[in-house]
Amino acid sequence: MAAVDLTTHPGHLARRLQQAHYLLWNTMVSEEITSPQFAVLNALVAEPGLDQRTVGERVGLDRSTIAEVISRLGRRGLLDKVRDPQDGRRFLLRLTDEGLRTHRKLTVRTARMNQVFLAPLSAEEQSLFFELIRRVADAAEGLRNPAEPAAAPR
Amino acid sequence: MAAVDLTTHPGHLARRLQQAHYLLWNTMVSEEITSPQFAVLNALVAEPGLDQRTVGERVGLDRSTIAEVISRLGRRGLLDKVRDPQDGRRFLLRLTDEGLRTHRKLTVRTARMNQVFLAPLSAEEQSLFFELIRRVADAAEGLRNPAEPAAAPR
DNA sequence: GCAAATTAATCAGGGCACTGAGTATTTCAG
DNA sequence: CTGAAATACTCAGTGCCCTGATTAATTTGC
Repeated sequence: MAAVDLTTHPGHLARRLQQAHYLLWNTMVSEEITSPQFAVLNALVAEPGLDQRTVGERVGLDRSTIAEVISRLGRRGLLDKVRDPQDGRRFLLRLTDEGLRTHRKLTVRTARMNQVFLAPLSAEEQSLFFELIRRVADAAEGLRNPAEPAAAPR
Repeated sequence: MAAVDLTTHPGHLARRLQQAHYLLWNTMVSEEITSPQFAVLNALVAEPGLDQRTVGERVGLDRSTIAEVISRLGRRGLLDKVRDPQDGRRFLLRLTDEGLRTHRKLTVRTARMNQVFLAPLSAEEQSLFFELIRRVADAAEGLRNPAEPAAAPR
């Protein structure tokens, strides 16, 4: 009787959206490489030689998760990991040729998948979809890193 | 050079949205009970005595995941699991008093959290947010269960 | 009535996501 | 220059999420 309607719960919707995406990715893009793994490859195409922590920041993965993802990509021979000679704490990451090839191949398939995924929305609705989700996610992330920009202390 | 902009990738946005939600849930609702666990409690408030598979269907969890979630809720003493006397394959699920209390408590907190989470959007934007996500998720789910309704065979 | 198909649940295995604790290296303060 | 703080990474532990294989019970077809 006191039960709630989950279809008005953003968390529940977000989970369902992600599940739906996961399934489509699996059938249309790759069964080997996951979406987060592709995000890492993509970050290293944009900025080769990044360290692990920074890659994680770029794609939104925490220190533990990025370590696992990178170790899997390393095992598959898609990237190399070398100690930074300037700073012995860091590992510098760089895609192998195989990693670059994989990224190229998946980029094409991902574009196709995104079209199918977003097909139920018109072009304007798609921009709105992106914007609304981004605003909510950004705001929620902001709640964690309490103030740092703006508002100079007097 | 061939790198892609992830902010226009629905999968990436969906993941970030869910992470943001996870974090807020943890701080504003509960560190013990997760959002999927709450969804299960809620389903059993609405329909006491459901079997495991059906609960999973209601909240969007597959057979393996729902088994884990239910076993955790059982360990915490929030629900009971009894063999269906009518059908020996099934387990019938029912909340304990403790489970009902927990559901009541979390319902209030969840409502508060949803307000904070959606605060960056106006009321109209919130409805749009729900509708767009729901349409995309529903369509993607539809791609898995190929046709069954409508289109009567001749 | 009984073998075959179906269904509910479990188990093994891989991957994502977070926290808290621990190690090694670098930077900073005095 | 040296002890303390910060930083990059690793490890252990918990939970969600999926697939494929297995087990037990029920339903269906002949």
